[in-house]
Amino acid sequence: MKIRVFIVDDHYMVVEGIRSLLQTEQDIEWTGHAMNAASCLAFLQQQLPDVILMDINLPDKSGIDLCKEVKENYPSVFILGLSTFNQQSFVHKMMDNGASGYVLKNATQSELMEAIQAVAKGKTFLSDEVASSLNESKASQPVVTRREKEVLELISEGLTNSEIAEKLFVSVSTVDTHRKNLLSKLEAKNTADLVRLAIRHHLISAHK
Amino acid sequence: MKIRVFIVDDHYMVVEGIRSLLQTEQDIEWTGHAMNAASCLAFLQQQLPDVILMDINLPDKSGIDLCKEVKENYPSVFILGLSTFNQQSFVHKMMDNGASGYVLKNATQSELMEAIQAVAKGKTFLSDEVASSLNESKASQPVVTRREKEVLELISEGLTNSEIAEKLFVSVSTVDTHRKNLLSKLEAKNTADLVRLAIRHHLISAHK
DNA sequence: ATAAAAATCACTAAAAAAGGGGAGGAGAAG
DNA sequence: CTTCTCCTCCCCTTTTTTAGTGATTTTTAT
Repeated sequence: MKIRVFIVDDHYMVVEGIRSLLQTEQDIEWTGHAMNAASCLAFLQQQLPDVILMDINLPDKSGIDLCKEVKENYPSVFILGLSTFNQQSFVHKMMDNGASGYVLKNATQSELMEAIQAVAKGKTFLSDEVASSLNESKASQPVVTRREKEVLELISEGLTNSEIAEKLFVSVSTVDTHRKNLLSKLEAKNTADLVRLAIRHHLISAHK
Repeated sequence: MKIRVFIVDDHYMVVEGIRSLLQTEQDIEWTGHAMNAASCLAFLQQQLPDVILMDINLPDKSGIDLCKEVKENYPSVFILGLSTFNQQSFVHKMMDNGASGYVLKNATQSELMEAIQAVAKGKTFLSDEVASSLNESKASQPVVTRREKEVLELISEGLTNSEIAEKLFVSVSTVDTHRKNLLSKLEAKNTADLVRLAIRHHLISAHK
């Protein structure tokens, strides 16, 4: 019984590379690929693969959202996250949304095969590199609350405490407290440092 | 006369993908690949390809540095930059260091072939997407001076004006002036906004 | 139900940033 | 030689942030 594999990735070269890697494998059946989330969903209405290799970065929606959507509609399909970088937050979100594993794009053929086979059996698979950095990061990962994150975002957009207070319908003192807690939680020296660290930890994004 | 192509990329899947894309091309000769800068340089001591496809992100050194090094020692080799993202600063630096072109990893087979053939003839090739965003960005790209950038970096690390002044052996007033100019040049509302915009424009990096 | 975590608000004082102005010297480019 | 940019420095005032300490009310989880 072959494992039917489908790929969602907008990088032509990666799709080709995986196809070529899997071509030689006896127990893999290539069912096709999609370059975006929409055509992936369209494909799934026609037929269901056993495993989907899913890139995190897609043009129309994030792999994280797509993962959730696919799992909700087709819980029997196993999803293997695929990405160039090893970002804890992404790995976490993918796994939270039902992915069974996460592989980096610099994986070897054997690592990829191992991952696909594990996932197809319902097991969990993380690249060694991913797994180890996931452990490391647990301690250093700053935990901010919902509200703190909201405030953090507004701070990074250049709003002052009073402007934030107005926007969130709370008093300036409250915003000030959140700000203090953020500074302390991220061990930031001041606002500038806070913004940089927040971006580094992917709590906020520098881009839009 | 076939074009001899060599690839430097640490992503196995991408290497495989390109190999498979080029396999069918008659006038391309695949001379091999390297997964890092060191083995690329080692290879070049043995034989010289016509074109090197070079990833920007390599484990041991950046493609930008490698590009410079290769061009200094083997000026006859043409280099085609390769990257997942379309970042003006990277494109610029690659071209400054002697690259003949820049292609995104979501390029199609025909686009890649077009690029290789153009570059092998000594022409310049940029992906449409890259070229257009390069033009767009010229206007919006904030121009900061050497000194301003130094100050910007220290600000983002959480130093106050007086600490920066001490570090740079200038008066606080000077640092303050630079700061004001930065705020005005980046159209930032305040320091938080400044740091975010600076990271967005790749004037500084959030990571280390 | 109850304990823990999160969100809310307040007061004080010192430090830093922001906003406005002006001004001189060095070096490059015309 | 003049113009222009960059780097340098200073004044003033107002706004904002930072730091410290303390407290009440919701929410959330067990």
